[in-house]
Amino acid sequence: MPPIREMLAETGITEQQWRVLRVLAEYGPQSSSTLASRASLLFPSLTRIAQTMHAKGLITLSRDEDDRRRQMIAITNDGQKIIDEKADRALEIVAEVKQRIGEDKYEVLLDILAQLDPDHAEGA
Amino acid sequence: MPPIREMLAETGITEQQWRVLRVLAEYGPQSSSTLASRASLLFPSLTRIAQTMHAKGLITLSRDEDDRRRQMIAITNDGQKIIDEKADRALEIVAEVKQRIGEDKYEVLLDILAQLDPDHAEGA
DNA sequence: GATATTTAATTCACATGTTAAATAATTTCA
DNA sequence: TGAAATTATTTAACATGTGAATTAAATATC
Repeated sequence: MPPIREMLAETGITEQQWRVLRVLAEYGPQSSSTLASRASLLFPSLTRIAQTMHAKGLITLSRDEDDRRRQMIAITNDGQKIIDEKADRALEIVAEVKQRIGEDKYEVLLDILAQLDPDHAEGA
Repeated sequence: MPPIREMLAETGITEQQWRVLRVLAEYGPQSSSTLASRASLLFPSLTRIAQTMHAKGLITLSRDEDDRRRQMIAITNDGQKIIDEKADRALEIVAEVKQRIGEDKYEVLLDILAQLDPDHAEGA
């Protein structure tokens, strides 16, 4: 999404990394698989993205004590800072797109998307 | 699109390469830039894809005599064969998706897509 | 309790997306 | 005409998509 990319340009993160931060900020620490699903990313993609984001200091990685296969991921202060700084603007952009499409068509669009791929459906 | 990828699996080509073949079959030989636009591909992507497809013997490459900067691209018999073998099935898949979404919603969807990105709008 | 199976992640290999920089041929114009 | 600007394409560098193979930990089962 061009306007989102534009918004993120100065932060140096991608749209996918932005989604990862949003999910972590919303749901708290979670396993790789849960995070991948919530951020609409394939597992192998998330693995790579997590490595990049860890190197950037945006997330922390640790192993679940009860099940050491599980990779637990959490947001750092630096990661949260990006969310805090850009959340408002992101909402604006979504509102703009929604308005440009029109309320009615937007509803239909969400409906179609949910129908084509139920797993990606938003809670809204 | 999963069902299209499934259809193409045995041919060894990707969805993007399928789009390139379809455009070449429909419009005939054309320049890289025209082809990229019609196939909804970024120019650098098309350059790489064309190299791959040329190596596979699916397209031919030549320079425009009037303007040697222009890369002209045409489909080969092997490329056309893939189109001939899969065109019917592709139409079926599109029809299935259309039916699954529903005529009305499908119309709205095309409308939204055209509105969000006029350049990608289909002639239909 | 040791082996087989399953599960969670990771790694690989190849393909495309994306932006910026570099080339090369053509056109403009002083 | 010859340097400057423009245009068409290519190349480069990095990121994600995708499907298959691999690894490591946990669970099942005999």
